[in-house]
Amino acid sequence: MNVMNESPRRKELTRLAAQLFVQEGFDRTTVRMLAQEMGIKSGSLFHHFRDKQEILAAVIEEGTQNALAMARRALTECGPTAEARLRAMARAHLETLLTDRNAHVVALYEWRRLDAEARAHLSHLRDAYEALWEEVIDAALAEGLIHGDRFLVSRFVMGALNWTVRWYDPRGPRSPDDLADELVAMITRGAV
Amino acid sequence: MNVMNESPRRKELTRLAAQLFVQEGFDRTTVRMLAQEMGIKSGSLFHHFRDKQEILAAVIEEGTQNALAMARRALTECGPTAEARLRAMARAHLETLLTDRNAHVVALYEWRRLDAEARAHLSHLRDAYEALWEEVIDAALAEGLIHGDRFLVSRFVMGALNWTVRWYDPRGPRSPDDLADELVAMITRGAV
DNA sequence: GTGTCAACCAAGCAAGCGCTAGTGTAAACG
DNA sequence: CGTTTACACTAGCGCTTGCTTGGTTGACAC
Repeated sequence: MNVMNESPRRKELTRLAAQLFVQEGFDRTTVRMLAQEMGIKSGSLFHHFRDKQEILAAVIEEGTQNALAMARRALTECGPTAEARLRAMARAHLETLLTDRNAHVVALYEWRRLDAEARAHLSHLRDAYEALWEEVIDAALAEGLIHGDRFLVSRFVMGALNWTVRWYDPRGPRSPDDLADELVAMITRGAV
Repeated sequence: MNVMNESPRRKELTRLAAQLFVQEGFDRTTVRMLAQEMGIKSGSLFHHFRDKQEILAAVIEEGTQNALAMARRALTECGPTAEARLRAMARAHLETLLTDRNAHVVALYEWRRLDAEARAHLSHLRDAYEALWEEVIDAALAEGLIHGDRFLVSRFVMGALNWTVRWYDPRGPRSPDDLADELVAMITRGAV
């Protein structure tokens, strides 16, 4: 039982699990379904993961790590103005939501299924990510780009962005960057 | 088995079920847990509901009906300007989210557990509710109060509002009306 | 050629699941 | 009065669940 490693096999299994968790939900996804999707028998699954919950934690961790990395990279590559940084964060957020869609949907819907230990660990990751947002929003407030309550603005923005997983269709006419730009326009000027 | 009635007993049971569904999630809530919470034995539960799924449908229907009624009332009681109507809708939305919190959390998280029949029925209700929003947002666009894409604006607003169930604490300093006003301010002017 | 080790399998256990069948009872109805 | 109706009970069927156990396989090391 090689529990805590990060073997490529385990990563691939995690990716498959994320897909099933989205399709069926965590509780309705049985270890037998997971095993079948992975091309192994249900017992073999417990060679890679201690229990079913650990699979869930692995899925969420993977998605959150990627989101954090992508946001950090976006902030180093964008311009220095508050608007550029705001736009970069929104674009990065939607890009993650799209490329790691399964993992993020699982994180949004199945967070409460985590046990206390996993939840504590992953909360730190999420807090680090949200801290990036608050920093960028603080700067935008200071520059007078946006107005209002720091706490409320960041919550509203996160809500608007995360809600996209419910309706956004990547095959439609709008690109993720379009969405990000329109959202930034909406809160900075009420203009397009 | 008095399946389709709206007895007060059934309403009370639905309310209790909503609470358990929020605490545990639909799949993890067993009929035995539901029965115990209701002070009856598990078998007796099926006198009031055809099956477990029907309880879920009842919970969501209750919440959606209330939201629809509340929004309609708010629209008749508010002023005629686009801004007044926008604010009224936002306030009504948050008020529902608060008073029927359990039912709405269930609707947001457990929608996919509905069978096809119930989903079709409830989709109509939800569409009726969202039509109210689009109508109000269309008017605000026409009046030049807000700008941008009609579809995107309504999705962003719904996202920001619905996300509140994840973080809003009614015991805190902010009233639901404060939130609604701040959101309207954010999208109409970027101002407080 | 013997030892090690990750990866996997076959078989199954104990617990719990949604739901049904059949019955009892007290109030409401004709 | 007898009948119906609403609501609850007991008992348990048939099945699925997450997970364990004990053992096999094949690649690589020394």
